[in-house]
Amino acid sequence: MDKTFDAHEAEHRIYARWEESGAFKAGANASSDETFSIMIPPPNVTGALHMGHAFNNTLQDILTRWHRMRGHDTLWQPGTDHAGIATQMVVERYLMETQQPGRRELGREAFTQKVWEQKVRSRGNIKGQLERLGASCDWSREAFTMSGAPGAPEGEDGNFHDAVIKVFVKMYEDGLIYRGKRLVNWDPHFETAISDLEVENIEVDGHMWHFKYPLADGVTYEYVEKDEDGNEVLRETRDYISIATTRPETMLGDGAVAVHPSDERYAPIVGKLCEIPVGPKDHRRLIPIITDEYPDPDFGSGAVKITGAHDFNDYQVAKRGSIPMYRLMDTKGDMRDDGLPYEDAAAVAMAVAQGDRTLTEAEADTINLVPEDLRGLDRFVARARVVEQITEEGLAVMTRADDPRLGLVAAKPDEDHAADPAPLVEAKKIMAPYGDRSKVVIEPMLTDQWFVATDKIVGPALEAVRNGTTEILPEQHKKVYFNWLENIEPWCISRQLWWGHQIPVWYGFDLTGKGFVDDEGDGALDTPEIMRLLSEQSLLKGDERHHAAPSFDIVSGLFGDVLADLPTPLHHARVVEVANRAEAIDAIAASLAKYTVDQDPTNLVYPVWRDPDVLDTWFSSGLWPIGTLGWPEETDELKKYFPTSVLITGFDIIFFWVARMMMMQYATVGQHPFDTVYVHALVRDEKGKKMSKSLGNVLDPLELVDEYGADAVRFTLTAMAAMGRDLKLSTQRIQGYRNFTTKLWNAARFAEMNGVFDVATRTPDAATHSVNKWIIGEVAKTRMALDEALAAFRFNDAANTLYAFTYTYCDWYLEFSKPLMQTEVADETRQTMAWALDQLLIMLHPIMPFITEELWGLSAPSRAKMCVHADWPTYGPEMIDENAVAELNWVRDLIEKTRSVRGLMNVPKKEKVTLLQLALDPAQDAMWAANETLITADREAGIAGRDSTDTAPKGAPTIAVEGGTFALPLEGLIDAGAEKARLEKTVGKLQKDVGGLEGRLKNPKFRENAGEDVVQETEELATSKREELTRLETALARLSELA
RNA sequence: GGGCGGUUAGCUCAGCGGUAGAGCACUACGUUGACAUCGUAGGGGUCACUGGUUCGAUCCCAGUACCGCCCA
Repeated sequence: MDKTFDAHEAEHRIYARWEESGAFKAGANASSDETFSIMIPPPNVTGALHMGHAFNNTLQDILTRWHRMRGHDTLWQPGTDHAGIATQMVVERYLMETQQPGRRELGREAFTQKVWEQKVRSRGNIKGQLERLGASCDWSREAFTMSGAPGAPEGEDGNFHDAVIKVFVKMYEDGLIYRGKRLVNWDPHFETAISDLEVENIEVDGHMWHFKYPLADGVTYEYVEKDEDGNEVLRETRDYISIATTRPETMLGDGAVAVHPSDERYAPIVGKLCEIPVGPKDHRRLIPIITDEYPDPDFGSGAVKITGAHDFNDYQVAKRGSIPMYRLMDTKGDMRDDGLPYEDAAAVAMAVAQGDRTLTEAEADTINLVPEDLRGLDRFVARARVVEQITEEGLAVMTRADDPRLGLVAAKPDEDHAADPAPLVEAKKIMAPYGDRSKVVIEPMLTDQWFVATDKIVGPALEAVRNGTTEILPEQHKKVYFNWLENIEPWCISRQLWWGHQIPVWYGFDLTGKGFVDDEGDGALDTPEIMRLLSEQSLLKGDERHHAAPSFDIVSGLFGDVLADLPTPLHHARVVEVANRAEAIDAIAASLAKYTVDQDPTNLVYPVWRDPDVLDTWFSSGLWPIGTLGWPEETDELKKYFPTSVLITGFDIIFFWVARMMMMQYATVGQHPFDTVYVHALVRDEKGKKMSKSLGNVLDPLELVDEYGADAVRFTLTAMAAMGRDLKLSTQRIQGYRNFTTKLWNAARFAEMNGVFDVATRTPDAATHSVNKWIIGEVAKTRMALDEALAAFRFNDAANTLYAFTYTYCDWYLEFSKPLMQTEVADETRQTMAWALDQLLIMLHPIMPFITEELWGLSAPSRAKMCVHADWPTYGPEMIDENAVAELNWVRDLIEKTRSVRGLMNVPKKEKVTLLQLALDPAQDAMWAANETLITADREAGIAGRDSTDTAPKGAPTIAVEGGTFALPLEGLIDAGAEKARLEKTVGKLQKDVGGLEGRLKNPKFRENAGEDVVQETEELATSKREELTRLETALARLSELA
């Protein structure tokens, strides 16, 4: 064997052997009915593994390997996520970088093909990276959240798509999915709706502008402000109401000004109209002043402008007060440039404000209230223009130039122009919503979207965690889970993207609707009626019908509900699929026109078009547990491995993913998806900062694996995986555990040098010597502690248990074995060592699979199974020989104390000493006798033997052990003062200990209240400490005589 | 503003009712001896603060201070 383990060389070779032998396949090495299944949280297919993945997958691998070695029927299901928005972004960037035609130029189908190509190219990345880590996934079952989708290339078959579509249709039919026009978070960069979870609220430097909204018709009122005690502090006659806003450009879409009902300042003008101070002077819009509970009288002026189409709070107010919502922007976040001229649009809005007419939501949406000079502008440019225009007109609220609220631009009080008037533009921190992918400001936007009625499916997901069906660890995350689910909002699941599962819904015109009159009442259309149908705009503009189905073939039948009631010949119409609404209009027009000529009803068509949107990625990944197991088919794997055992994931996706999987699995198959959710902490850099590309503090797990080996990286992460707290990763720590692998390697090398690799029987049965009996017991203790730790997901305890045992094995067992190799117990020692090493390798394997597999192969001529399938031990207390334990503990204590004295007294190492035995009880005397070989072989203690004596030489250092006292005959070599100091220190500590213990024992209440075992333990401890104290005090007294 | 968590050795962190621990760092000694990617020994702590519960509190409870994170 070499002196060190060459991880770089070995890892690939070993992984290949595991793979070739099918070691990771579902059910491999199974010898019991017990199953264990774990679903990988699917990484983004175009992504790269970061430290969080390394951590997460290490923990999953540990559990998987552990269960597999225990003979359970084990599945670790791997796969990747299509990650809609993220992947579309990656591919678009790639097309740009490689100077290929862009997304829009390519068109949907060609672009989607490009994404598939990218998927196929990058799929190997994730797999390769997980392999480097040693992840023992069943790669033969690798899944993808979009497998089997239309357009998927060869080799990308599978039925995940079927599962997703089936669930959508079922949930739609059950009323759990609905379509509606709602205010949603709109990402102007990607031009899609996103869910509220994909919005990051970031505090930025912003401004609060204060503007005057003049009252209509020259109305004035007494504006009175009072202090807390009700004393008047301000009274003036005003012809306006003051409004504060951080988003002046949205003023164009205001539908009202709201004040709190209790706000006395504005009571005189509630119900009156005021003017929006922007837009062409001739066509200023008037809006009503209303009351609502929403405005906070103590914030700003207390009056709030209501822009229902561009603010979530305003939306609620507008809904409550039936205030029209006017959308101002297009999908790119630019000011609208469509529809009627401003003058006409404003006239309609005026009529609404004055109560002369009402608008449906859809009608309001068609009205573009952006003045011509602002149409098509970027929203932030428009903001600046609006501010400029209002200020020029003198409708900005003014203050002094040195008003500190102006922030950095405020004049200093001693400057000349400090008293000059200035528009009141407060500089202040505001929370702005940003897209988590696009990093642009999100715009609340009124659009038609699909939603999951989460309130209807959240119940079982909450109940499962409440009643323990699914356990969340660490416990604190339960509260987070409850808190979110108890206040859950509808989930917007439609995305205006191309990469994803296209929503299985088709639309058609609602021909049964208003506007059609059958003149003759004969149930048949004559030519004039058909012509009227064609020209009847309201028919084609009006409501649409839609149906959800897994395919067009099925959906076409569903449109029978529209057609059946139609007069002849329309009910003969054939349902055909067209690309979109515009094509549908053309198709139906052409079809009817043709009919008027040939009167052939068989040529009539009823065109339907499919929803172009795709589903939120999390909708499909929410089905990961059942989808990967072949649902909706009743597969064997589904029966065997579902519900899954454990989900290991980061806290950042509890809402995105965990909560939704809970809801979706219950909504779909009525079962909990996993028994336990283990939420691991965040991996930070060594300074505690979150690793991020922009900070440049990202540790690449693969680089670490290259440098230190996968086992060291894995062991580090495991040792730091204490529940509930973030871990700060430093390379120093990894290096420490790399050194640990070297230690293990050399322990095996020692065994090799001593012929241990060649023993025929590797069992604990041959042990007769106490050293061998002792290590067997230590192995058993380790196995018990390890299993307990792993069963409780206490990964750090598992790692530390193994670490400590490995050092015990090396420092004590291997050292003690050295002299024994020359004695008559050499054979049993080799056998025991071989067994113990095997056990150590087996127990370390889940955490450090590579080096243990390598040593497993090297350390025996031929093995029945690889380490990956080695039999996990089950032995326990029966392997512990208490006498051997007591004996070895005594020997170790003697050796340690001797080493300590020598070290402290700076006794030269070559100086072997014969211990002077002042007193020793028979039990301990026997222990010495039985282990004299070991005691005298310890190089650090340097004990030559023992001589009984009545009195120690003056100034000789004293060693007190259980049952006796020894002295080191070193009076000439050591400094009596130093020895005195050493003894005093130890005595002081013992006195403190004994004092505490005796105080406790003397307290009658302690004896009354404490458990019997505690009392007994305390008594024993007090006795042994007292004895040691007495011995050392005696020694100290003797030393004092000397002085 | 609401919620969650943290404060233990120089650093990073375990422990969580009854001897305060690990790794790294530090100091001294040691290299033909399985391992210098090493060994041996050592120094280093009013377990944030203030109260309470208890025979007993680093641990449980309440409050204070500071630090993080999540949600508005």
